Amino acid sequence: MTPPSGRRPVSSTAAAVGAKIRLRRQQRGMSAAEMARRAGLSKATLSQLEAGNGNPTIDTLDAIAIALRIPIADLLARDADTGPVFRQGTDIEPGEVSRELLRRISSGNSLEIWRLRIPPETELPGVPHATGTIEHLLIATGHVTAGPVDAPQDLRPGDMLAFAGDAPHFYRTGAEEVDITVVFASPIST
Amino acid sequence: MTPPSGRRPVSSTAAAVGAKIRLRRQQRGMSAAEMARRAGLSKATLSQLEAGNGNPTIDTLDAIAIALRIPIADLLARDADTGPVFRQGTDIEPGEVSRELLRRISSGNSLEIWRLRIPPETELPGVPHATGTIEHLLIATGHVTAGPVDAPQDLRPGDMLAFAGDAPHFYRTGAEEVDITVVFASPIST
DNA sequence: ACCATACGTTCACTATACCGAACTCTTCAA
DNA sequence: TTGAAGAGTTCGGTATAGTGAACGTATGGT
Repeated sequence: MTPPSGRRPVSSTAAAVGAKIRLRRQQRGMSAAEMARRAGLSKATLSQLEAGNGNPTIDTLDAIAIALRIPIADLLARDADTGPVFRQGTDIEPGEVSRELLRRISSGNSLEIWRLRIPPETELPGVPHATGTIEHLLIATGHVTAGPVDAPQDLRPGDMLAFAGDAPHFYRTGAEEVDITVVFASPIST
Repeated sequence: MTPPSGRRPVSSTAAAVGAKIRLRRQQRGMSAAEMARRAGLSKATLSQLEAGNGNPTIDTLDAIAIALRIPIADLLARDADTGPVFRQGTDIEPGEVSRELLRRISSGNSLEIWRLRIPPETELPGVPHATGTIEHLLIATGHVTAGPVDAPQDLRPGDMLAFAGDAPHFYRTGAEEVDITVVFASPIST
């Protein structure tokens, strides 16, 4: 019994990367042969990779990324869904803290958008986040003192504050309810 | 004459990836030995990679990414800056459209946060963005009709709309001035 | 028709990424 | 002091990623 002819098993990410390489190459109107020349790879290697068989090294990916003139991470990032999404603002019980996850994108660096509504005269500890997370506060209505415990800021409508979300932080409201949009940008997906 | 002992040359991206792996692992408080176990790799391989010597395959990177519970593309993307930033809301001329860039993170995937203030009864064409960019509208005050030209939405304070920022889109205000936060998330840097 | 040139794929071989097993160096309990 | 258990690194051996040369097919010029 002869062993199978082609290559060896296929990892799922290999297939995705292969498809993406072929897509990008064809978008640029480049032939596989020409791209192999530009990238300094053999046609054989490229053919195998595009077919989804194989398991490229980062050196190989780097060469391909340069030939395609795209960042190497793009070859591995999954495409974000681009369909329109609409989230209607909800009514809340007055006196209650309201946290609403408006949107989460987990391709590449993960991104979360929250809407936070806090009643008057309330102090709220910030939920600690993964290391490297950056938290952005965008004040819609109300006055609030917020930020890292060692460097808080007084914020008014229209202000923006960005700080490390993994350090201890808090929000404290004044005489009015506040409406804040919080954007978490994280290099780590949790 | 004995050939050199260690591994072979080092590509610059290999060094960057190695450093990032070590950083993330230490952030998680994991030993190299334990991580090797979790990822199903040998300690030897991991040691070489973290030292910046070597040239991992995507299967290897995938195993590492899973063990670290991060997307594989993050191992190749560059880090964002994490310093605290405060941006005070500015006053504007009434009757003028105001565009303010509050924040930009230009790592592998770019993130931009804008504050947009549009006077009453104004129609504003959307600036077209790079392919794959997702645009998020967060309405702070006022009513606005906005979105892709073929599928606009009526938005009120607290609403959120996300759509493909590379397609034609627009904003149209009603009787009052509107204050919008716009978040651009682009998985692809161009 | 014919040859030449280009494309993308499949083959046998070579270079090398990964492995297991040793090693050194700490740490800690007995 | 000694032994055990953990850390991280360095060593051959082996599986396999990448190569060059063949292949079959399509197109264009003479």
